[in-house]
Amino acid sequence: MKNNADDTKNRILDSAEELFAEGGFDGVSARDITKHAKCNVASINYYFGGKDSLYNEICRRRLNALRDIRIDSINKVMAQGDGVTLEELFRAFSHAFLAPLLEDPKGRSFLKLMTREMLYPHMSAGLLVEELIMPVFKLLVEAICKICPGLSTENAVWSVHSLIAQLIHTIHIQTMMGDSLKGLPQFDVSEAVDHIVSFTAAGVRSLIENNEDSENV
Amino acid sequence: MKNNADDTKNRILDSAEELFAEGGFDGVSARDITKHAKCNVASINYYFGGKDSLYNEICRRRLNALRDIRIDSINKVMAQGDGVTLEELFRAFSHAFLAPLLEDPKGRSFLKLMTREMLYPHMSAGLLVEELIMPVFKLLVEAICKICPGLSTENAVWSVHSLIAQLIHTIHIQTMMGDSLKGLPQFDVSEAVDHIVSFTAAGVRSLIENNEDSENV
DNA sequence: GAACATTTCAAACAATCGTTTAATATAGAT
DNA sequence: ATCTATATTAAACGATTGTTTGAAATGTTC
Repeated sequence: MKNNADDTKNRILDSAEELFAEGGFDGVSARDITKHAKCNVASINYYFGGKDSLYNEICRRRLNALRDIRIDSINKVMAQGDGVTLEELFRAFSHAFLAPLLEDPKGRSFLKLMTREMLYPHMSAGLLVEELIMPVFKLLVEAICKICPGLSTENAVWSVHSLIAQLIHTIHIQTMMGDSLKGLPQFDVSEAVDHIVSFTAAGVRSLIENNEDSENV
Repeated sequence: MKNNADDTKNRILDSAEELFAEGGFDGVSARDITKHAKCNVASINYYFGGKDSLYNEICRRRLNALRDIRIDSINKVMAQGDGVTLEELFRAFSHAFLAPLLEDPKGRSFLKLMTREMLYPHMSAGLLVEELIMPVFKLLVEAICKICPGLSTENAVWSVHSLIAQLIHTIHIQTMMGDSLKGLPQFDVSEAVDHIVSFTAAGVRSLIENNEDSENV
C-alpha cells in the first residue's frame, strides 16, 4: 500500500464528516467532498464503493462513540452506590449528551445530522435506533427506577422521554442560534443544563408522590 | 381565466404540500409534483414562478394557520379569568400544538417538515422564527408569568423551552413510529399529553418554590 | 531496472435536476 | 366565426448528480 493511501482515505472521511454534518446527505455532492479533500472524484468509489457506503461508515463510527459516552456516564454515576440522586444522574448524562455540542464544531454538526436522521433517515435502516437510542434509553430507565423505587417503570419511561426531549431541544436551539434565531432570549448551554436537571428531577418526584405517599429520594 | 385554471393550481398546491412534507424540499422534484398533480412540468413555473416560490407559498400559508391555532388556544384559556391553572394552560396549548399531528396525515407531515426546517431551512430566512416561533413563545411566557406571579421571567422562559421541547419530541417519536422505531415502548399521544402537562406543571412549581416560599398556584 | 500492484487522474457515462421555449389548445368576448 | 387572453403541452436547455472507464502515475518487490 502506498504511503499516501491512508492519508487520502482519511482526508475523505474527515471532509465527508464535516460536510455531511453541515449540509446533510443530499446537500453535499461527491464532488464537494473530493474537492474539499483535494483528491479525485473517483476516489470515493475506489475506497468506499459509493457515496452511501461512505455515509454509513461515518455514521456508524460516530454513533458508537456517542453511545459509549452516554452509557459510560450513566454507569459511572450509578457505580457510586445507593446514595445517588436524580440530580447527579441527570447532570452527568446531560453533560455526556451535550458534550460533543460544546467541544468541537464537528461534534455539534454531527448531533445536528443525527437529529435530521430521526426524521429523514439516510443511514441503513434502524442503525440509529438500535445502535444509539435503544441501549441508552433502556439503561437510563433502569437507572431512574433504581434511584426511585417508588416510581413505576411506565413513569420512568415518560421521564426519560421528557429528559431526552429537552436535551435534543437544546441542540436545536444551539444550532439555530448561529443561523436564523436571533430574537429569542439568550440561551447558554450550561444554564440550560442547570435548568433541565432541576426541572426534570422535580417532574420525576411529582410522579412518585402521585403514585404513593413515599419518601423523597 | 379558464375553469380548470384554479383547479390545476390547487392540485399543484395540494400535491406539493403532501410530497414536500413527506420527502422534504430536496427529496421531491418538480416532476414528482406535477406527475402527482397530473399536469405538465412547466405548470409550476407558470403559476408560481419556480419551485422555491411554490415551497414558500405553501409554508407561509400553513405557518400562519399553525400560529393562529396555538395563539388562540392560549388566549382562550387566559380569558377565563384569574383562576386558571398551569394544567389548564398546558393542556390546551399541548392539544393545539399537536392537533395537526392527530387529525390529518398532512398535518403530521407538515409538522415533520417544520422540524426539519429548524435545522436545514429552505424557506425564506427567518420566516419560521418570526411568523410562528417568536409570537407563540412570547405569549406563552406572558401567560405563565400571569398564572405564577412568583415566577421570574427568566424561569418562565426556561419552562416554555421545556414544554416546547417535549411537544416537538412527541412529534419526533410519533413520526419515527411509522418508520424505524419499533423497539420503543408504546407511545400514545393522549397519554403523552397527560404526562407532559403534569410533569411540566410540577417542574414550573419547583422553580417558584426555589425562588421564594410562595403559595402553590 | 523489470515486473507487479496500488493509487490517482481526466474524461465520459447515463440519469436527473429546475427552467425555458415555442407551439398548440381552450376559454370567453365581440 | 374571429379575435384575444389564458392555459397546457412536448421538447429541449444547460447544469449537476453518482458512477464507471481506461490510461497514467506512483509505490513496492524481486
